[in-house]
This record gives sequence, structure tokens and C-alpha cells, in this order.
Amino acid sequence: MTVPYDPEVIEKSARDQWDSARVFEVDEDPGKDKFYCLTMFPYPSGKLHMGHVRVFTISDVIARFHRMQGKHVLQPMGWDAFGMPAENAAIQRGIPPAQWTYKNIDDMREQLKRLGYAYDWSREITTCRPEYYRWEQWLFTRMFDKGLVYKKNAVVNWDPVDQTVLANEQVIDGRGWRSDALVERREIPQWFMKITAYADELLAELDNMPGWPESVKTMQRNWIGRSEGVELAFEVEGRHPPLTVYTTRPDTLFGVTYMAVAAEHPLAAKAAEGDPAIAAFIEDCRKTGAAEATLETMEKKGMPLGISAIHPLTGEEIPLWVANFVLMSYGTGAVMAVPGHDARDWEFAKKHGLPIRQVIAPADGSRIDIDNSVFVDKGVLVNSGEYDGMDYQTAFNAIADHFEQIGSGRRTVNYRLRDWGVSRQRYWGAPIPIIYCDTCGAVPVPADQLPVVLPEDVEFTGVGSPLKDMPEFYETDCPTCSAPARRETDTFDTFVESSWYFARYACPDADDVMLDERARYWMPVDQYTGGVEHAILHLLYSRFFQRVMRDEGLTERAEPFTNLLTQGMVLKDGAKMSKAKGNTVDPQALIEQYGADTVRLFMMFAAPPEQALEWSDDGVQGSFRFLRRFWTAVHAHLDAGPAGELDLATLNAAQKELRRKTHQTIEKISDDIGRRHAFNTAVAAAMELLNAINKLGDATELDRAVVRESLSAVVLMLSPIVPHICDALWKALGHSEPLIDQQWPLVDRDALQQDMIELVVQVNGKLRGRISAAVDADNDSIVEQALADPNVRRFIDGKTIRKTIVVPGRLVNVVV
RNA sequence: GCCCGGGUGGCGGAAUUGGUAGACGCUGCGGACUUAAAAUCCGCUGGCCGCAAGGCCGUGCCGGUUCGAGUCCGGCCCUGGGCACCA
Repeated sequence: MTVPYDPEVIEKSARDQWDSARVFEVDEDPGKDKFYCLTMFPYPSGKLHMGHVRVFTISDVIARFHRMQGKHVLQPMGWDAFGMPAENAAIQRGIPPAQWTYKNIDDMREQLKRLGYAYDWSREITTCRPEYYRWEQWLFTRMFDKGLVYKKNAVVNWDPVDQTVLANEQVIDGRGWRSDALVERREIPQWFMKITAYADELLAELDNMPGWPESVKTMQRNWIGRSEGVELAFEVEGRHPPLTVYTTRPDTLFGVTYMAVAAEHPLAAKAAEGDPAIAAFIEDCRKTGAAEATLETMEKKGMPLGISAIHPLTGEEIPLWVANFVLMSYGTGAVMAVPGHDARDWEFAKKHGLPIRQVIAPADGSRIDIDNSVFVDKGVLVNSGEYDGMDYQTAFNAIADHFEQIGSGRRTVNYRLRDWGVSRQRYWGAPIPIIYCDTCGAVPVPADQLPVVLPEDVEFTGVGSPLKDMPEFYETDCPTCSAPARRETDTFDTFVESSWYFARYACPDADDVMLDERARYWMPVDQYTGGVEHAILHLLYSRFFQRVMRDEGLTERAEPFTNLLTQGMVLKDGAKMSKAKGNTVDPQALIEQYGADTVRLFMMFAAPPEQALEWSDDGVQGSFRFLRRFWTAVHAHLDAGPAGELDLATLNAAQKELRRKTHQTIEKISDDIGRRHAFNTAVAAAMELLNAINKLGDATELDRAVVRESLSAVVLMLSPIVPHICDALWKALGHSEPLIDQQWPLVDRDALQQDMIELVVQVNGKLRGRISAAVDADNDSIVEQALADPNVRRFIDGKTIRKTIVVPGRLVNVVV
């Protein structure tokens, strides 16, 4: 009998061979066509989960495929090592976050190696190491010098019991996750990066990124949210300064029936002085989390302030309200309300009995009842004095011109995008390199004093950051005047580390510069793969950082990722696999049971990469059985005897058919993997070909020659997905050069030729028959043949043929 | 609430540019092999009608465009992701 399929043995053998020959370690070689293949690096949470296995396998298949296409492939791996889970683990287990993190990294690295990924481990990056984060500290100080960072107050979730800032995730139903206290909004000073300075460029360049999914580009466009509108001032009665508001719909200005300000607005505070009810309302508004989803879904509440603004065109008195849905931190903290033509304003007006006025009529002349339903479309102005009858654009220009002429307004471009707040009141992150001096203010740490090292040996209690209790950390001297000064104890948002790691893989050991000339060789990333959940924040921050690095002269490229693949989640029983739901499947156990190839194959076969993947134990079984069938097929073929010469001139019909199937399959799988990233259909095509191979059999030397060609092609084409078994089978087929150095198989065009093809015949679009026609048959003879088909005749006899449609190579449709 | 996806047999999915709906695999059922079981191999497997040939219905729901719609358009339902301090 043949050799049994023993994954453990063959997988170790393949790994040892790759390791000892260091086949995945690459240097810069300008003579070669580089291909930089990257996945979003993992957070070292403890153990590998199925989501990791999925994304890493997708990327590995792409990397190995391009290697076989002759590309000089770099595929690195590293660790996004700062973050909250390490602090939580420290609280629960009393282990310092650093120790917990490093242990997890060691465990997960071993698991990754067992999966046979083609990583260049010599470039491994760990973001919590000072030699890594020193360079983002350095870049921050450069941005400081250029005015790209600044400090301002920003809203956080405040837990009044634990006296600590909470992440949005730590706010459950409006309460602190540990204290259960009602969370409040609080403003504290924080550092910001001016991503808005790049808003136009980040938006415009999306049009030149064909390698990104449309959905991701659309999300980013909407997130940046460029709008053109008018900023205009409303005078306020009494001795108050005017209120400035921004609107994209100046055409609806005559429909303003009230205005609303944020709870934190000075006008609200003024009104509260004389009215305890308003003061109580303002106090109440603060008792909510800061997340936008919370603010947008909560009940819209408001109170009149007893102050009026003056309508700038009609002179009417407009009542001022304080409302919980207006935020001080966005825009001017005040909005004008047009209930007739804005859904939120309409609902608020209905609830509080405020007047609703129609000032826009539908362009098609139809009538609407503004008291029954809001009308938000653009149309023609009515009830708007001299502007009546104008369309949106005419009115926009006329009103904008008016305000610009009288000097109480101007056209502006507004962005929804806000600057990036990078301060975190946490311990386990990269220290923000700023020193506060009583005389010199905030001073960036000079380059020769970087990195500001985070002390790793700490007592971590969970109440506040230990850095705030470590004088040996925060006590220092001012770099400018040498007076005693205090270090910033806030750390960076962990998105800062992940916004530039991709470039650092090019030169992870550079110790006197952030990026060196090697980054010019490897950047940009040719293929980036990761979860859709990163479609906006991580990917936008990375595009921003790449531009900051470009403007610093570190790289020429503006865009970091040429092609983007966003992969779906791994589900079990319809829900995302998670510890909380208790529906996880441990990859390690499966690898031990079936081997890495089976797990890799199942991941690639069960669903296309962008879609959610439903876990199935039976499906994994099936993948294992396929690999065993594959193994047996090759060995049975070898046992059947030597293969003869592949003499194409003497092939019989069945042999020709297998060759055609083989080369059709090479064509299909090349396209499926290389262009479509449809790994599931690539595997299906390989399975089909193997079925066809088994059907032909190994009876004669010529059969065996044809089968040998087909089997070799299957081994080569499946090798990116299941590299270990293919390595062993390649050797078994008698090849002396290792599979890892082989080129992708080529299509033999001659083998694809066929004389006859099958066409479908439809009558009125319904399938009624099939005909076999010569490839080069003309339309008339095809129609003639179609009309002669007995079953087709049943449906056309006695009827008039109005039209016949021939779709070449596919079908004939007879319309009767 | 706002932005972006998804919905096809018992299940995962296929149908790539508007052209044969259900490839490939799983499950299930039947058979071969076996003392038996496992493993393996062969056959069938969307629903309804029919001995068969074949017919009718069918891609979340309602409507439209077209010779032809899973695919395009309008409206709705359900569901997943994101919403700036989870990563």
C-alpha cells in the first residue's frame, strides 16, 4: 500500500526546509520586481483565534502566489502591543502589563510558525519596545515644531465614582463598567494632531485608488464629509455677542423659527444664572457618555432660554433654546433650526410646539403639507421675500453674496472630519514626549533625549495611571531653561503605533532614523489585508501619517496601501466568535488534530474572503478528507507505473479532454487567486480537476503522462493554500528542485482548442433545449438548428417568431 | 440617528460584463466492501406534478425596466460592521 498522509511529519519537514534555507528572508534588490504583502498586525491578546488564522492565511496565499509569479516578496509580521487588555489583565492577575504582553507574543509567535506562514521573521516589530515608539515620539516633536499638533479641551467619559476616564467600550448603558455610576461628559486638555490640514488631499486622492474597495472609499469620503455652506451671524438681544452658525442650506434661511445652543454654551450658562430649571437641565445634559452613537440615538431634549436672536433678513425675533443634541466641541456650538426642511428640527418643533414654516416647494410643482411631513429635498423658494422662485443654487449664491456684502457672513468649506485627539490617560502606551515648564510652557523633548521610556516594572492597580504616582518618571528639567519641570503623563492613542508600522518593517533595525532608504524600496504596501472594521479610523490615520512622513522627507509616497482587501469575520452559529459568547474554536487543537494545511484549506474554501465565514466542524473534516484523497491520488498514480512521453499528436479524445480541463483550470485558478482573490472557487476548480484526473485513470503510459501533467499542475496551484502537503507531493512526483522555488504553471493555449460547443436554446427566455454546434458556425445555421430541436418545436409550433437573439458561445433565444 | 455591507437548497457557498440558478463541498438517504464497525468507493439529494419525456414554481418582500433579472431601477423588511477612548 501507499504511504499514509501524515500531516504532522510532512508539515515539520517542509517548515524545517524553509527555515534552514531562510527562503522568506528578503533583502532590497532593485533589479527585482518587489511585492510587499501585509496583514494588519495582531494585538497580542494571548492566543491565536480563528479570525487571525483567516486573515493571515489570506495574505499568505497572496504572498506565495506572487512569489511563484516571480515577484520579490516581502511578508513581515509584528505586534500591536500597547492597549487596554494588558491593563485589564494586570488588574485581574497582578502581572505588569509588559510581562503579560511579552509572554503572549512568545506564545502567539509559536502558533504562527506552526501554520507555515511565509514570514520574514528577521523584521519582527513589537510596538511597546522603546526602539520602536521612540520614532513616533520623534515625529510628534517634529509635528509640534511645524504646528501640526496642538492642545485643546476635549470631551471624555468621566466616571465620578472611580474618578477616572473611561473608554467608550467601558461605558455600559450609560454607566461605568466597574462602578456602575452614571457616566458624565467632562472636558479635559488633550493633544491633537491636525489631520484636518490634510482633509482635502485625503479626500481627493481616493479618486486615484482603484485598488481599494468602493465601499471603503465611500465610507472615508463620508467620514471626511466635505460640505460647502455659509457661515452667518445672528444678532442676539441684550448685550450678548452675535451667534455664528454654519449651514449648507442658506436657501432655507426664511424657514428659521428657532435656534439651539449646546449645554456648555456661554449663552446657556448666562440664562441658567437666573433660572434654576435651566441650570438643572444643563447639569442633566452632562450625564451621558461622549460617544456619537449615544448622543445621536438619545431622546432629543431642550428648553427655551428666554433670550431671542434677530433674524438677519426679516428682523424677526427667533427664540433661543438649549438642546442636548448640539455639541459645544463641534462647530460653533450653535445651530439654526429649519423645521420645515430638516428632519431632526421638524421632530423637535413638533414635540415643543414650535412653528413650522414652508419655504421650499417641490420643483415639479406638487403640493406638500409641511405640518404632516418634513420636506428635505431641494426645490424652489417660497415665502422668502425677494428670493421667491429661485432654485437652490441661485438662492444659495444670492444669499451668500448678500451676507458677504454686508460683512456678517461668508462662504466656507466645512468638514465633518475632526482633528485626531491622541492623548490617553492610561499607563500602557507610548509616553507623549512633552515637558511642561512654568516659564517655557509645553516643550517637546529634544531628539537627543528620546525615547521617553515607559517604566515597565510597575505596580498596576487600575485606579489612574501609575505614571502619575512616579516622581522618578515625571520629575525632570526643562530642556529650554533647565528649570525643574514636569513630564506629560498621558500616553498616545494606540492607533498612533499602527499608523506607521507598515513603513518601519522596511528598516526595523534603523537606530538613527525613523525610516531609511530601504523604505523607499519597499513602500508602498502592494497588498494590505485586514478587517472592514478598520475601514475608517486605522486606514485614514495611516494615510495621514504616510503624508506627514512624506512631508518630513522620509518617503516619497503619499498613499501607503496600493491594494486593499477587507476580510469578513469568522462566525459560529451565526455570531462572531468571542470568549464572551463562549462560541470560540481553538485553532491550536484543530492544527494538532488535522494539521495546518487542513485548517488553511477550510479557511480558504468555506467562503470568499470579504464575506463572513460560518464555522463548520464538518467542513473541516471535509477539507481533511480532500487532502487525503489528493495525497492518495498522487501516490496511486505513482504506484501505477512510469509515465510515458507526453506525445500530444497521439492523444485520444479522453486524454485531450483532460488536458483541456487542466489548462482551463490553470487559467481559472490564476485569475481566481491573482485578480479576483476568489480562493474558494480556486479550490473548487482544483477539486473538479482532481475528480477529472481520477476519472481518466492510469491504465496506459500515455494516460499516466497526461495525468502526471495534471497532477503536477494541481500541486503547484494548491501550494499557496496548502504549502506543506504540496511540498511533499512535489518531491514524490520526482522533482529534485524544491516546490518553494517553482514558477506558477503556464496555460497551453493549444490545449484549450475545441471543435464543438453546447448552446442553450430558450423560447421567450425559458430554457427549452440544448444544441451542439461547431465553434465557428454562423448565426443563421445555429438558429436553424435551434428551431429544429424537437422540444423547442413544441413551444414555437403554431406561433409567429418575432425575433431571434444569438449570444455567441452561450445561447439562442427565440421570441414568439 | 447617520454612513457602508449582506440576504440564493437541509447547510457553507457558485453563477466574473443582464444570458443554462444551485458549480464545488458538507449533511442526509440508498448501495458496494466488511463477521461487524470505522475508513473508503458508487449513486441520489431545491419544492410540486409525472411511469417517463417533460412541465410548473423558485434567489428576503412589493413593484418596474428588458427578448431575458440572483445580477439593473424604485420602495420596504431583516441582519452584520463603523460612528472618532475596543483593537
